[in-house]
Amino acid sequence: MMKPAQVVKALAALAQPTRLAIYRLLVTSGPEGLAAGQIAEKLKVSPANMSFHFKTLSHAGLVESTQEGRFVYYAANFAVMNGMVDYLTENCCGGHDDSCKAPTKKC
Amino acid sequence: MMKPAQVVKALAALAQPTRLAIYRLLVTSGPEGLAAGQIAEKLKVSPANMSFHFKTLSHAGLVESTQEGRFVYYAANFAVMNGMVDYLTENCCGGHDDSCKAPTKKC
DNA sequence: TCTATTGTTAAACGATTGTTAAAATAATAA
DNA sequence: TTATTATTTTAACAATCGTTTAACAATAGA
Repeated sequence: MMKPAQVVKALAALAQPTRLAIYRLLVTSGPEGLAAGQIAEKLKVSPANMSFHFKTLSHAGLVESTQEGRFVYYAANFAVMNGMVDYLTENCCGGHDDSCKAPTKKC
Repeated sequence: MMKPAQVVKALAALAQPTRLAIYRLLVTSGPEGLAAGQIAEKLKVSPANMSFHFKTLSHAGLVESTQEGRFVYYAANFAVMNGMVDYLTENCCGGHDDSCKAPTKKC
């Protein structure tokens, strides 16, 4: 189970329009990810601003980067999102209510 | 599907240690919820600070309050959390990967 | 009524955040 | 090497956030 501080960090990383858009784009892009420049162009964000937000997402563990030539590819780390969801839903309703269960399958 | 701005608001509401603790307490407490004072005592937070954080959580739709005499009971609104999770996981990996599915059941 | 209890509101303050522009770094190509 | 491309870093700034203190409702009971 994730620690509260790590969950807060992940939630904070996603709690910003540009970063949420970046993350969603990476979630739909799958494990290969996208180059920083592609994302910047698609979302109309300046390179400097992109780097700023990538750092926040990376530090939260939500995305990972791999350099390929001149390009830096970013991809979503699904495990951290799942950990976040697990943390939020754990022991939902005290676990007493059958109609109130945490998610069983995730990305 | 929730709008991005509403998702950002919900994420931001949870992206703070005190508010995350409040919310987790309410998630485990189920539909009846808890009185503001009970939460404040349990989490060792001042009443004024509690009100401040309740307002943020309420405004994000994550909790709902009902007054009973002098007491104000707060309870988690699970639908909003589920909407948030749905938004984050929608079209995961482009929907192409069978080993990569969004949660099917939630609180 | 008067008093205690429960919770909210308002103002002030320091701390953190997001954006921009400019400079710097890293990797490739000519 | 020099130039070009891709991304990061730095510094500056306004804007937002979280905590504290004090004052303010609203209800309940004597």
